[in-house]
Amino acid sequence: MKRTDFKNCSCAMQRSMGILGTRWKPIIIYTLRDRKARFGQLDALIENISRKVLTSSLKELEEDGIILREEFKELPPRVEYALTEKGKALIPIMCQLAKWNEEYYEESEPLIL
Amino acid sequence: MKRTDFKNCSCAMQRSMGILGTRWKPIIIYTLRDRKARFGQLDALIENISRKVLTSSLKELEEDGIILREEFKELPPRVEYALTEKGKALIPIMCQLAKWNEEYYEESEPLIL
DNA sequence: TAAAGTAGTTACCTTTGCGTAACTATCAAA
DNA sequence: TTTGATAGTTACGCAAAGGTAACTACTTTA
Repeated sequence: MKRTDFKNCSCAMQRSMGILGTRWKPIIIYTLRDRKARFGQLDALIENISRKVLTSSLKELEEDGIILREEFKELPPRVEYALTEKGKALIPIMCQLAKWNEEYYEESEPLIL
Repeated sequence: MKRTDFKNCSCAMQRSMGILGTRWKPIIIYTLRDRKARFGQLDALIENISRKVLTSSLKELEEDGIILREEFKELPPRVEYALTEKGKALIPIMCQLAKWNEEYYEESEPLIL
């Protein structure tokens, strides 16, 4: 089952996963929760992401109406990425997902101090 | 970057994605939001999932403390899957993800009637 | 004796996601 | 003329995710 098939499912959860169901996309959205950011900033803000994954994820998120790409005709060129209304509606959900992990982190992976 | 590396990141969102960042896992959790279910029931309830993906996803979700596998020594054998406390804490988040798609579905994919 | 139901496993294969590194284009400044 | 900055793209390849189909083991029922 391809990504596009997920997006046409009868189940709303499956459709959501067609848009968000990868490792990096929710992290990108979470990073844009309180700021616009340029390509290079996202690359720096998100630990360990590669430019290639960033490129393709941003492109797909734009196709799915989650983020907006704004290109400024300046030199050197500047491009800013920001969440759309549809994307902004995900902010509280993404924040809860991060908070969820903080609450249950110690339980599953005991830290040695 | 492997799944296990995500789970040890310093960013809580990245850790969450180490556990949940696939197409099918959130759908499985969502399906268990209001009921326990047996293997065969999950297979029937979740459209288009394969038994193989179901097997491996259930195994990893159990390792990560999200679901509980309860085996009854009956004949024919019965196994029930249910959310743990850690898994139950995800229910409202998963429901919001489904609701989010319902709200924005028409905007992105106009239906022909 | 054969079929049916439960809960998977196994082998094999394809697709997607992701990583690394080198490369492009543009212009300004040194 | 070379360097630097921005914002990517491209080629190559590996590993993980996912799909298909056949098979196992057990017992009850027909």
